Amino acid sequence: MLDIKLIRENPEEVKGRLRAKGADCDETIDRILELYATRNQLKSKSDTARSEQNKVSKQIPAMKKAGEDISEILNRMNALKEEIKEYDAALREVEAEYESLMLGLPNLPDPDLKPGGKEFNEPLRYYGEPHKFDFEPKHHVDLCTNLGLIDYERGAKLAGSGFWIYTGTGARLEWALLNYFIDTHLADGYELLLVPHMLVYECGLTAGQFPKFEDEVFKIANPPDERMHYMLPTAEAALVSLYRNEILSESDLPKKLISYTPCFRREAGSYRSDERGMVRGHQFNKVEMVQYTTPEGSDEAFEELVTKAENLVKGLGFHFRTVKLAAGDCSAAMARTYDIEIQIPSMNGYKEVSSVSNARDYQARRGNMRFRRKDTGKIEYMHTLNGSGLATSRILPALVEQNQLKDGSVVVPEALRKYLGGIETIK
RNA sequence: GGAGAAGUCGCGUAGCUGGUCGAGCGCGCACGAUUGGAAAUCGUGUAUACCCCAAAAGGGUAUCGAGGGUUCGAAUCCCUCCUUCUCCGCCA
Repeated sequence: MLDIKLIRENPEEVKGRLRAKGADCDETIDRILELYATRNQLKSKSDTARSEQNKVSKQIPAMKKAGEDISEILNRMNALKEEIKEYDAALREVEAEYESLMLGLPNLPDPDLKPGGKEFNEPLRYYGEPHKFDFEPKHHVDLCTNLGLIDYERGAKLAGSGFWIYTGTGARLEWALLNYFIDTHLADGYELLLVPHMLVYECGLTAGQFPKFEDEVFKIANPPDERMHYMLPTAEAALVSLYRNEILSESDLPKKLISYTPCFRREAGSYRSDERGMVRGHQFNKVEMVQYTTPEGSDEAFEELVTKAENLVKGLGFHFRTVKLAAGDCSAAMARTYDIEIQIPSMNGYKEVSSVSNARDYQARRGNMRFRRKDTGKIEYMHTLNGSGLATSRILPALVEQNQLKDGSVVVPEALRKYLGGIETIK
């Protein structure tokens, strides 16, 4: 959610920055300003009426005691009551529209981002060299199937297309990756949280997935219970709601958290022919990093998260590049995002394996997450940041494809061997 | 799933036969006094949001789990929901 004060003071600036994101919100902003003005008028009228109501109501007991006639006052009070009812009804209507429009506005992109979409993304740095083969490399689906690492057919039998089963050494390899990620984060001083995999609506609202992107998640209804749960699409949705409606102390910040969860996504209509295998499934494993910071601490935290994600990729021996996303390619809730991309030989170009974002106070406003300044006692919104650290669904295919030998066996990266009982090559 | 109890200002609690209750007390915390320094003691203060005001000062409104209702007036009465606890049942 954006700051209404900022919108009121600089509507043109806000409009401009949202346009950079490819969102034309000019009319929405105008409508919001209109609604806000109306709201204030109504509020002020309602408040004045209540003020009188409170004042008069205080006199009633004394007058009663003194045996005075209060019927005239009661008439006035009844009129006031009706008046307030009307104002409040109008107010409720205005506020509902206001709220819904405010929740629909995307976050402002940072000013240094290039306006426009994907095509304006800017690679910041490269690490290592692209992997070269002196033979024709196989596709990870074939490698994984041949080596008995993944069972795609039975996965589909259990849950339909877009699901698979890690089997045998494949399961151990998957688990090894997750362990490697988690151990690295723990060494960096992050706290591991194991969170519910089903969340309530408010989590999605806070994270910024709802109300706009409800179609992208799996929902669970349990009539006659009217509440909706949904399968979390990323642990971010859970972690970023931890302190919803709370006020932390400045000394609590920064909070550095990680969580491992499966992630569930509908991915409706987003299949591409080159995404065979596990590049885009309905369920994948991910370790998510989240930080809560002070506003002045969020840039540093952002760099830290990017570096952490890069180090994980480095540690597995991958060549990668770090890309600064253009304003329009950042997701709605985010002010800035860097992607870390690696190569999957069977696919062209670079593929995202981690996405690190700074939401600034956008999610904090939605979830009412604040902290108290130590020296002044003032209350401010926190900043929230998140990044994958990492998802296995792109790492594992890349690993299997890049580390394959001519005979179809796969070399295990050094960093993972201790989790695999010392196995050096999967045959 | 069944039966019952409870949710109050950071924490613990009082209030719950409706008006003087945004709310008492204790603890905690902050500042001050006392002290060579500390402990103890004493004093003062200690929520959030919105609106009015150029700002400060000040004023107004709302908030006693959430939302509705009754009433001139609700922390206090009624309804719905959420959460927690206890007991029973069932099951990991």
